[in-house]
Amino acid sequence: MFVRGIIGILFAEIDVMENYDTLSIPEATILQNELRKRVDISERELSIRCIGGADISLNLYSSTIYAGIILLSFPALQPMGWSLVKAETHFPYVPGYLAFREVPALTEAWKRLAIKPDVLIVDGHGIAHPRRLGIAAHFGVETGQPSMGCAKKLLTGKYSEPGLLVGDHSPIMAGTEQIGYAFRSKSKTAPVFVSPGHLLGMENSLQIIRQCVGKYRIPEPTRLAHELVNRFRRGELPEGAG
DNA sequence: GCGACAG
DNA sequence: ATCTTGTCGC
Repeated sequence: MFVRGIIGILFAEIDVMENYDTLSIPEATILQNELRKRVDISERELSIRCIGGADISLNLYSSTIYAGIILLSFPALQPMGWSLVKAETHFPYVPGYLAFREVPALTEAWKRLAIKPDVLIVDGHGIAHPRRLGIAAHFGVETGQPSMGCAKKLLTGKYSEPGLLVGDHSPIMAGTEQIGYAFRSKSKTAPVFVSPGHLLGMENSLQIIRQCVGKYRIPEPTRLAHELVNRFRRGELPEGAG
């Protein structure tokens, strides 16, 4: 079983089919620890003209998932494209291993995009993860694209409640290491949790999310991606890109 | 052993 | 994640 482990993981790393479905949790953990070595969250000057939002929708107790990516102009945040993909997943939902369920479908949706966004915001965490490889970081490393995470709940780490006004924020700490920010996207409303995924830094992620806030608690890229995949799941929209 | 636990 | 009406508070 140990042999299968090593070979299986190396295979999974290069397998274009991204067949994560048969990986065990211990194998998935080894793969995460391998991929984390490739994460780059150094700060940089980003010129963003297009930003993307990625999310998944599903029916309870079903192995079918509906993945989607929405493209928005930046900083105007006007819709300029999308990609929708229906797929099957057999990897269970286990906190800390979300990527193994959603990344394959999101990667397929990514490939079908005619235009790639300069930055992709994934619904979930970036490095604010037990092994610093949340779904946004995992997706970024596998696709080689700038990414960051924006989650509604904390997975790991601690933070002190930020001020109550929109824009207020406080660091999410894992011991002495900062792994993200608790960000008040709407006054007197629960904060969202942001963290860099890949090819952009901690401060970059904060500046980006600041410019993605609209009228609601959930930043526009994530909110619109959620709305998009839900309509897709209900059959109100067809699979494809545009 | 106990509590926590993205979507 | 998804299923759902009303209700509390600014």
